[in-house]
Amino acid sequence: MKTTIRLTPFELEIMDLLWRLGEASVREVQEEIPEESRPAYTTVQTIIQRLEQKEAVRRSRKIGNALMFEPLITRKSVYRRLIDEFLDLFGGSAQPVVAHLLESGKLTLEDIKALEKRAEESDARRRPESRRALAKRSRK
Amino acid sequence: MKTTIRLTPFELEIMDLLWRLGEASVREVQEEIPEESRPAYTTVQTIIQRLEQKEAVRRSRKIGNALMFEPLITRKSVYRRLIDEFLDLFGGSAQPVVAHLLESGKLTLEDIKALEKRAEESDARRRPESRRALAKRSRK
DNA sequence: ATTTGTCTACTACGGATGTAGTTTAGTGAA
DNA sequence: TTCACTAAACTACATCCGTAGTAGACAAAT
Repeated sequence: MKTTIRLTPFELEIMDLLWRLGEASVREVQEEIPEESRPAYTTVQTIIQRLEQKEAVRRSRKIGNALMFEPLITRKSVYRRLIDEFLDLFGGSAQPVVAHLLESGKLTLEDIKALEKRAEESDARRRPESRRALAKRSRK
Repeated sequence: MKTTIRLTPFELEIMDLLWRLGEASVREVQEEIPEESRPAYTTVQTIIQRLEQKEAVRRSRKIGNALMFEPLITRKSVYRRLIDEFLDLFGGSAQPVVAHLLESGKLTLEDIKALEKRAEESDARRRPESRRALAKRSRK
């Protein structure tokens, strides 16, 4: 995949807005950013231009004299990249990171249990044969 | 805390070495880096100088004409900072990140269970009264 | 003491990133 | 059709980061 697009924090923020809006003009994106941290119009414009170069977004159409932009990449693919790079900082293993999250209370045992359940379910969904195999075994 | 030291990836790698060695000269740090990715001596020197400025390390003593350096900050405090900043990219919540880790297989159910157990234990250790309270209640 | 090698201190530099000004062009109103 | 707006396109620039060269200090060996 050309999923290997690297985004900076600010680029990520813009992408986040585009993912939510589906499609938007520079002006719309800019005004979506909370006033306290809202950068100049041209700053947003620059970032979107860079996203275009990286092929993370493309011009979808023109309304009046304003261009509309839409995402070309998925949130998921970007998150994957981000997480991979982050884990590399910790030697590539997720364990210490999660341990830290638990220690600091950023993640509770309840969170984990909920996720665990979800993981088990999607695991089963991904491999339905297992269920059949299981049923067979328990039937006998 | 002055825990608010921000480290770049390379700075973090150097700190990692220093945390492991306890104390080391520029040369020692440099030679600890795997050859494939080993930068020039002066590059490591520059990074260590920057770490000095940030007060992440200090000169501990001098051996021959070489300075020895030792960490001034803990691994934990740095990890905390890193994780916080990373989570900010995802809107500050750890949940989606962990969900992603599970989905991608970077974290297994076994990992989670082990962590869960550890979390429960340290939780109990941190609040021993709970055990007493529990005992009292069940006694009655 | 002079030489030789290593270390420190200082300087440099290109690419990335956040930030925004300036110039040019297109659009709708008068 | 011309004017006033607004957006696009281009340019600029400071800071950070990885990278390393060079000059000068100092120590060990001869």
